[in-house]
Amino acid sequence: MVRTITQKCEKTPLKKGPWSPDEDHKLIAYIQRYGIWNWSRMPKPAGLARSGKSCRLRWVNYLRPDIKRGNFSKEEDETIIKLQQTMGNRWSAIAAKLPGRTDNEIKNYWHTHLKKRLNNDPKANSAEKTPQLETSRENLSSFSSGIADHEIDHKPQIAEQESICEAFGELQSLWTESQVTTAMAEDSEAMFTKSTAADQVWLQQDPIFPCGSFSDASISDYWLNLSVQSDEISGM
DNA sequence: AACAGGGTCAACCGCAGCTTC
DNA sequence: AGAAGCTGCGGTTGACCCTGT
Repeated sequence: MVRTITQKCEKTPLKKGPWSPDEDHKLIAYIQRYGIWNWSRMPKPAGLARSGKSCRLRWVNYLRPDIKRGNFSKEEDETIIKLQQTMGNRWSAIAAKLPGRTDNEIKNYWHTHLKKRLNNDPKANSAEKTPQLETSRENLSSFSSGIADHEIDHKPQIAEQESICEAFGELQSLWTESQVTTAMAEDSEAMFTKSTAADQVWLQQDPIFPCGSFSDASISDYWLNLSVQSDEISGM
């Protein structure tokens, strides 16, 4: 009747702060192999001293293969403005309308870019109060076009992507020869065998992000693009 | 060259809602 | 029915970077 309390019983202090490439490795590797079955229970078998919440956030906001990184387009700007006016700060709902963008990313982008642009432009403000969105759209377009791409620093993102790319490249050998992987697999299997009846139901279901979907063409493209990008960087 | 201030964004926190037992 | 666990959401924080002086 009483559920097994996993995290509360853990004596190991959970790590916080920025994720290392090694941690990214482990999370990607684990999800690739087992899919997403239970965030709060996967950190341990994945070899991570992180909370399930932290793992979920890292995956959803950064490691997920379908995330579109880079600058927001004018169209995306306009969509965010429009949706924010109609839906308010429901970032997840807004993110659902922008494939490849995360709620966190949109929220940050709103607070750091769009909000200021609107506040600095009375025309945009007046448009915000009326259904006539065209004025603000035009203003936004002019704002957007006024920002040269080269003015935005891509280095951190590229460096991070390069790191993740390296991480993922190494996964190939990881699966075949790594003892870490074996240990992870054993841990997971041990965990599965110890799991409760409820867990068994969980395991019979498709994972939220099934392992097999990594072989999808779009996902392959993602990693291929990262690889190409990495090659370009190293060739510079 | 060194410092201060501002901007950006990844990550954390607290809460609400849902599910399970 | 209610306690406990899990997930997802929005607000906030803090570290890092850039720019101006």
